[in-house]
Amino acid sequence: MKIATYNVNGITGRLPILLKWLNLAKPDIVCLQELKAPQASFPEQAINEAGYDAIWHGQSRWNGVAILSRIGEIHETRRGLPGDPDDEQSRYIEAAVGGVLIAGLYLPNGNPRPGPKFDYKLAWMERLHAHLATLVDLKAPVVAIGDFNVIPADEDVYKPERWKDDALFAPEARAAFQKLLDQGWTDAIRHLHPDETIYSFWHYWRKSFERNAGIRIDHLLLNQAAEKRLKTADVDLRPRGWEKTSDHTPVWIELGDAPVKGKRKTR
DNA sequence: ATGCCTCGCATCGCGAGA
Repeated sequence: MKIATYNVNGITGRLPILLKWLNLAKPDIVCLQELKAPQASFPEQAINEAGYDAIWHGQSRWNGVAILSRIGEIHETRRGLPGDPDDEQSRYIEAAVGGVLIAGLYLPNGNPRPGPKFDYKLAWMERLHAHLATLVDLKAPVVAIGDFNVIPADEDVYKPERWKDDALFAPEARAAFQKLLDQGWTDAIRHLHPDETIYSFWHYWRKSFERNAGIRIDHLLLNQAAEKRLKTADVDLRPRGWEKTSDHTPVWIELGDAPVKGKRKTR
């Protein structure tokens, strides 16, 4: 089972890119972020024609998240992160698909720091921590994936010194991300590629992608049951090189088949 | 120190992204 996360940076303008990539990579489940489109504007028909079911939580102009599946029904379990009834931003959607619980998220950027946006980011991470605490110990595989807007370590940014005051690399944000991992989540990319330089985002300007001046902020976190089935984790660099593309590129994992149920363990 | 590039729209400038 191939599961991917992709910040499309606007589903309307990026639809040809998304469809091309779906056809090429054929992921089974995809979490999308930054739809930047109202609920009614989601291109459901085009997604269906590409072979995918979808649920989504849109919002005019900003944010917006979706879950796509080509392996069967999407059983939505939650939309919106609990903990703040006044939070109207569309940044969290959760569903069971094919025996895996998928938590799709778009964590706030938080710039400029310090300021109210950074405070919102940290508060959102606290809420995420509280909610993921209820999921991490499930017996079923759980994957918490999306654009976390956090650069976890020096190895995840081309020039750490230039990012030290940025909300994506701030000590408080990195500590909050580490606190999430400490609950029992595995960063799939780092688990399988401990020493590789792997980025998932490059600015549009100054030929960042051509120079590989990137950062790694799109993550797939696995609970123990999911980690046991982890076979592959990688970024798909192809879409980032296309015309009129997102500034992010997809990150994906392959999970092996579920263990056969009812099989008695031998001692 | 700042802008760089790109998008959507309460559009022809701005806010947001990261």
